[in-house]
Amino acid sequence: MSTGRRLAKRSIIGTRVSAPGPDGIWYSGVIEEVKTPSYNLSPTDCINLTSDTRYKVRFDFKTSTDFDDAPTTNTTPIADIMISPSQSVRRNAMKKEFSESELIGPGFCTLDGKQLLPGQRVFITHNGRETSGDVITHDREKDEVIVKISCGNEEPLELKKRLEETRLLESRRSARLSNLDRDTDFARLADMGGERRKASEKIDVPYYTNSNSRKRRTSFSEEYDEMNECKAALLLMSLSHSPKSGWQTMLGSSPGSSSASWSSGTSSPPLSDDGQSATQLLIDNSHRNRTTSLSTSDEGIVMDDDTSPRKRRASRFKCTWKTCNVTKATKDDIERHIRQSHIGPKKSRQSPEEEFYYTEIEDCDEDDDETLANSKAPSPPSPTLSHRDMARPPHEDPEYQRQNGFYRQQCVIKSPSQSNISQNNNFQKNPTSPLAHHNYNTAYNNPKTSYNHHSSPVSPTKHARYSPRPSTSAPYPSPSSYVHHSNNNSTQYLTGYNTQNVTITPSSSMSSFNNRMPTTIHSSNCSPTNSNKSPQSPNRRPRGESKKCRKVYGMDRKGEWCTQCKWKKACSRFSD
DNA sequence: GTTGCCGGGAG
DNA sequence: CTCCCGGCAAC
Ligand SMILES: [Zn+2]
Repeated sequence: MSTGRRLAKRSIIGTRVSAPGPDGIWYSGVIEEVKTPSYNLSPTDCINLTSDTRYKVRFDFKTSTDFDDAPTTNTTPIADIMISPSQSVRRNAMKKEFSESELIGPGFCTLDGKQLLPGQRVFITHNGRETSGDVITHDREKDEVIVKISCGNEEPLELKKRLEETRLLESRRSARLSNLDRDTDFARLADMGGERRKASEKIDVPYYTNSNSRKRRTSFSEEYDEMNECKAALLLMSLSHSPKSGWQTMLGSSPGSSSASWSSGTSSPPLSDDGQSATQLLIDNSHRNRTTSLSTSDEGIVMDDDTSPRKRRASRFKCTWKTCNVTKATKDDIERHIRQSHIGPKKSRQSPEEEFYYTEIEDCDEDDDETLANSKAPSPPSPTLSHRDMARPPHEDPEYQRQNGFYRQQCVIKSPSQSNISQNNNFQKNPTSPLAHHNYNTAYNNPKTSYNHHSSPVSPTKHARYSPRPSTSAPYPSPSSYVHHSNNNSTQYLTGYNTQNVTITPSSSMSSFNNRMPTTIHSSNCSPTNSNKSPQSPNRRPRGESKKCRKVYGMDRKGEWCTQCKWKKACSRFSD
């Protein structure tokens, strides 16, 4: 977009900072308002700050308690309506004003010389990765901070760091990760279970926006509004259906968390905790046999059910036990199967855990349906996947594809009958097109040029990964009609339902897909009329008619954008 | 002016 | 890889 339109002007509003809580622990938040005495105001909302300036910080996570004893005054819990504890937690976003000197963060104070209290959530770089941890002790004299981190699936580690090696704010983090973090938190909030690990107190310090290495920052934090959080919570719920998730033991769910009070000494707010690692693990496990990974999917988290009972239409139940792919027609059957084959008869409890080991799938065995891409209405059949494909079809998920080893797609057709498809479309194109390097382009360019790029699984990916191509009207060679010769008789071609993925598959590997696609390969499938539109711009995708994240959520809620949008790539959530 | 997103670059 | 952003085309 236009240069110079980013948020630089927004000044420090939106800057992530850490502010002291009543317990002496720093909590992350976002500057939401800057109050400078009027005589100091500058015309551009840009800084003209003095020591009088007060910064209203909105803490990332909300509590139900006030900052009464905090050094400064004036808290603004937003809403006190009582609902479930967990909700109340979320609703009570904390805001509080601070002066410059009280804040730590870019443009404010540094951690330097500060004393960290036990329980302080910090971020350190461990193994080249930013990791969050909790301070165990901080010896100022020795400049020694003992930080406990729990990375990955290993048990917590205690590391000795110097103060300068610790950060209160996360320096860089993908939305995905922060989502995960949040999810974890929700697990707790949702009170998913009883006790669980001895989670140390957690402080959420989500990612931080200003002043990382890259210059301009799109300011803004995500405001975790209710929606968002609900999504996360739901997501979590859905994850719970996965087998082997092991998360029950991993998700910290200290009782305190649901009460959301961080007024109690070191016990920190019920913030997202280190769930990151835990969650990650959980994901790994849960998807192991599903060729899918959540790691790229922040998009598509949509609000709906998930928690609702499995429902509607022809569906089957598929065992998700590690390598077992048994499907059964009924829930009972699958549960029985699970009980017998996996869990063992011993457990005939009233709260059947079998439920965790199967998932409902569509009868056609297509567990991902692109129809969801456009409407959140129908909920995904598979709870396990729900978080991922609700809005984003699997083919858009790089991870998914990668793990598959090939890119498959709903509309893939493998039709041996006609390996030679007339693919010569009307796409005339511009050789100099920047996209020329994209295979399909080339292919189109020269229909007769048999495009032979077998077995290089890589090539289609790059672009594919990032841009869900509009299925309709192909602006430029749409992959929809892309033909791929996997070197011999078996030609594979796919029609992109709404994307691009090129497949390179040995014919054999193709999973069962219903051939609902006729041999005609025309992108038009879901599109209105003719796929042949004047290629408005040979090399650039036409503007999709649908609003993208940016428009939908606005800059203020950038955190809710899909990853692609955040990266200024083709939106994956609202693909056209 | 705003959006969408490609291409390219940093880490 | 992941993340960010310049810059340009489409609105
Ligand atoms: Zn998007």
